[in-house]
Amino acid sequence: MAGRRDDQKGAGGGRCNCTALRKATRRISQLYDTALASSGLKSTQRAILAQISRSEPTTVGGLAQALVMDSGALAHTLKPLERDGLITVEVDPDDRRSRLIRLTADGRAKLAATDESWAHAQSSFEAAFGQVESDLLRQALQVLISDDFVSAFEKNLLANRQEPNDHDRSPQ
Amino acid sequence: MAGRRDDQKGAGGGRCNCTALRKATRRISQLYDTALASSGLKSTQRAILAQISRSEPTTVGGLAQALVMDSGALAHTLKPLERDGLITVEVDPDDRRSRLIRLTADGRAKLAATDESWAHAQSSFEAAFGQVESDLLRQALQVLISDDFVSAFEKNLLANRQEPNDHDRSPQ
DNA sequence: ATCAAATACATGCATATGCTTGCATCTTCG
DNA sequence: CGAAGATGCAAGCATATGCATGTATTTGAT
Repeated sequence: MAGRRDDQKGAGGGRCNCTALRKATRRISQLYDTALASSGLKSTQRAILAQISRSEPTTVGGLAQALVMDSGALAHTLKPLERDGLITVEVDPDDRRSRLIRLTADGRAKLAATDESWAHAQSSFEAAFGQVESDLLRQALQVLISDDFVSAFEKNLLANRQEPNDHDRSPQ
Repeated sequence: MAGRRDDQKGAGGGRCNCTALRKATRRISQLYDTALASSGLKSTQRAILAQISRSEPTTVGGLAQALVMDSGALAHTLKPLERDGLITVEVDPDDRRSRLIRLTADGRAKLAATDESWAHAQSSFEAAFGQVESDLLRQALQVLISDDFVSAFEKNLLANRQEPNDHDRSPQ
């Protein structure tokens, strides 16, 4: 028990679920990114291209919802992909407010080119973490992004806001 | 097997562990940020202040390791906090390469002020996701950021890189 | 004491994200 | 048809992050 300033490393340093998620995401993203490095795509970009390929053509809003991100943020993120000719963004003739997003031939090729690297990262993850554990983790994460979870969270948050204590809400 | 294009939404849209983590992190960060909004701190900033308070004084490198982030990135992220007078960053007299990071009185007060909001978010999360499930999730995420996991992942990645197939590595 | 190697950061560059605001485009209702 | 309200984005602003490179220091070996 000598020199101990960094002991919280063992203690996990706090038990905030949000922080725990962010830490894990940083680490895993880095691992996947390293695996994808040679392909020239980041894990985030691959995720976007993959999502587009699964629901092509799609819109900014639809994509944002599928990826659980802000549409404004997504609009920014799409720029590099469009600039690099991996996707096309055009006004939807049926609703000129919307944009139709599609993969270009290059985009499709790029995505295909990353398949193998991605599969390696994914299988490495599952070999290290366990197949069953990986499935359970994804299921848990899936719950977190479900509408039900969000509703329940917000409901609890509101309830708590009223009475920090615990002795029921005054009927008043 | 009717209407098929957007079904992946129900299917989770791909099974990339990295993407699943990112999605969940975005959502949960948003929920925690909303809960912390009134305090003026983002969940990321609170996480940093909290970590500093747990190992004060600390260094850029130590903090980066504890938060599982790049020290360069952390240096950037500390700027706003320093600018707002929540932390101080000074050269370590014992090793002038290092910086000693500390909370200011304001920083400590700000952190304390967010305690209640954070607790509400945290308890709302656990009420919605389940106490046991929450603990298990944090444990799982804890494993993902462990050195053992990273080592195992990289070992598998390297092995895979050699032979995409599965028929063992030649004893050479 | 010196110089090469290792450290600990700081910076610049690029992407990632969220929020707010403003614009263009539907929709709806009278 | 015309105006109010709802939608779908784009752009600006600010923080979050990672990586590569440059700089200041400390260490280690000679």
